[in-house]
Amino acid sequence: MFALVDVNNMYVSCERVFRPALVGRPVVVLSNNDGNCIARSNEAKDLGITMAQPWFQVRHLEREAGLIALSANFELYGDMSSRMMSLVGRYAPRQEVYSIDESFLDFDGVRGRLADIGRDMRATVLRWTGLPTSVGFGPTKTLAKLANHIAKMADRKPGTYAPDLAQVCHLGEMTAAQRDTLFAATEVGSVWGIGRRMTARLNDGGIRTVSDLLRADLAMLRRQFSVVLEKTVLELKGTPCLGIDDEPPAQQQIMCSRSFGAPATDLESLTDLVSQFTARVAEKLRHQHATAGAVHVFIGTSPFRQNDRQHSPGVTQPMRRPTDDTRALIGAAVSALRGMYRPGFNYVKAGVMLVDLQPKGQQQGELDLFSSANEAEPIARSRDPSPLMATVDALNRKFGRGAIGIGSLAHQVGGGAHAGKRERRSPRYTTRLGEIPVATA
DNA sequence: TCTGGGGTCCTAGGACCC
DNA sequence: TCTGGGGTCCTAGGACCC
Repeated sequence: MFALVDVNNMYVSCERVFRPALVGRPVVVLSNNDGNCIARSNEAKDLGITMAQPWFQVRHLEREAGLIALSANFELYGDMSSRMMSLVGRYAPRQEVYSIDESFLDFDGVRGRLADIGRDMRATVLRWTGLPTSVGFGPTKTLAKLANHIAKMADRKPGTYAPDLAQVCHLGEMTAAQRDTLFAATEVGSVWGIGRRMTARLNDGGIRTVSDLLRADLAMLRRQFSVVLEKTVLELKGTPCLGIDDEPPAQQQIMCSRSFGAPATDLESLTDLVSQFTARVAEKLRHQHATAGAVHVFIGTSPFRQNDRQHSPGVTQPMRRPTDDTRALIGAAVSALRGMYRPGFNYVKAGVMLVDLQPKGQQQGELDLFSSANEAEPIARSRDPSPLMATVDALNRKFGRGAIGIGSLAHQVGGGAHAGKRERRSPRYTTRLGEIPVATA
């Protein structure tokens, strides 16, 4: 039996732990640049604010409804996440951390009533971290996800579902008839793996609820949609197609991208930004002991500025050999940028993606034929982390990102005209000594 | 005026091979 | 006029997730 545990409105709940005055109020957390709402309290959802809705569209609710908006504070959320994950992981022999706020647990071999265990787990996480969670149990991961969704909705909107399903819902211990009653009341779009597009197409075909989907012809679904949907339906019927990934495979790409506070038109600004982003992905790359075989760089104008001419190119620049060296990666990224940049466009975003990743130390013997002996020599030792890069990473860890960087971009990190707004960020309560909360009598 | 930042997987089509 | 068949690998694009 699987469980899915997640934190209700994760980012908002993290903020509320340290600012209890936010409890009961409509609160949203904003994306980089204070652009979109990426987390909403239940009260904010009740105001009609949707996921990823642009901030400027709901800003008027500050005055009209007492809405509170905060800039994202990922350092805080990441730290709260690891606390919550390690607590939850004690309850089952296997755990897959699926996202910053969700974890699958495999309860195979665990004795006792799972619903009771789930309630205990929930209470423990709440007591030890202050974070409210929901727990769903089911014989497949997709059913555990759906149970979790039902647990949340039963808590938030009593009426559709029975109150005893709130917070902890166990689909595995229901009869088929009980399950079908629930499924008839659940929209097909609530199912994990069925997004907006597929929901619209399914609705067109008369499939609106989970029960509709379960009654549909499997071969037809596969033919008209995909093997992915077929798997999803099998999982909903109780046939496991997905297992627990407790050792997720190494990442295949590492990305850093941003929208800018103000459009950039000149090559110099873009070069600065792309250099910064490359420094950041290179650091992530070294952190996971990997090398990159190529750098993909993209820039783009804003599709929302309809009077602007649009230009959103991307270029993949192969490295001569796989590397984790910031200097080499910046060189390649900047050369890719120069190749695709065109003057006269209002660029509003840029990004750098490292691809063709390999574990470090795997590429010996692949020295390219054309490199000179002088060049090849330092590469032969490249299994050891480059002392320079290791020092750069250590200093940045100790003194904060941007403490030290490569050449001209050092002054630029964290500042500059295109750094973006983060006007409403809360203190990093749990990870910066200078920002730790103080209790007063 | 103002619209996020990460990722994964699948599929279709083309290049290339024998 | 008529132009194989089966396989692999790569890439771009689309769908999905949080």
